[in-house]
Amino acid sequence: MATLYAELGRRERQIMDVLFRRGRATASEVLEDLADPPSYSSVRSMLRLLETKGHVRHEWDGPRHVYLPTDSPEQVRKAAARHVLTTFFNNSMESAVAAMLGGAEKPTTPDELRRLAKLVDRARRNGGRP
Amino acid sequence: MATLYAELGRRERQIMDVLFRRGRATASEVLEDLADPPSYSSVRSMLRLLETKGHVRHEWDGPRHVYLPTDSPEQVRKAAARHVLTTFFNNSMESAVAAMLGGAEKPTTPDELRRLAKLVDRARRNGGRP
DNA sequence: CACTCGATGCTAGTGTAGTCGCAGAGTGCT
DNA sequence: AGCACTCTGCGACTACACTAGCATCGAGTG
Repeated sequence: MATLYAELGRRERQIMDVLFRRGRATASEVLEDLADPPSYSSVRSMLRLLETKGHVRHEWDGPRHVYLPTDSPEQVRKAAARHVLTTFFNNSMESAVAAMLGGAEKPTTPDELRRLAKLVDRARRNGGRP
Repeated sequence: MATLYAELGRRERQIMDVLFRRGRATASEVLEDLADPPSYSSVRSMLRLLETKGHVRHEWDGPRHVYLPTDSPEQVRKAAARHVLTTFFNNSMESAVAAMLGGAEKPTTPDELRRLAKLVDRARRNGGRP
């Protein structure tokens, strides 16, 4: 349940977040996205630890490692959405969307709103499924 | 940035989640909501630690402590929404809402969808704000 | 009162997330 | 070749999240 990653420590989670936001990243890329940056070595150690735990795998990009999350993006997204929905918004999508609309730094674009309306509309005609 | 609570450890975060979901809770209530339950003592220690860090305060309910988050629910909600939006959905509300619709165990109710549509509609007439 | 029950306040211990540094391998340069 | 640079592999230390146990207090009950 919850976010997957519920069992992860602070740094581990931060790193997984970066990895998910970027899709794939080298150690130094992860490092530069970290808010409270540790040393390069530390990041690499964490990455390796996450790999032994099975949350991450790596490919080769020339001479260097490039890391990617192992779990399917779709599953992680659903889990994340569900987690935030239940813990912070009492399972009310309305509240969640309201917070998203109000929490962004820039107002949501008309285009995005149009797509959003379309999506909701389709769900209404589809028994509550997208 | 991020979720607030970005600096928290695993257990600390789990406890904050419980606290937010319930609004207020005693130590034993927190304990029974924990997925991977530690000892009662541990929970109390964590609660006290979180209190010294300023994330939690307590009131008295007869003989026992009842803990509540200190930060305003609204702020935490916005931060959470924003964090999940940027890290998992590339800032696309459409993707996020789709994941919510598809990730819930039960289909979203017609009523909820109606309110949602109304909210989006209002935002469209309001320059992208709720 | 004596006893239990359930709560709190501590202090102390452990595990492991988190940290770092050094050695070695590869590549490209002059 | 030799040097500089950047990467990985690994061993080892540290800090603190996390755990547990014990002393204490207050309320209720026989």
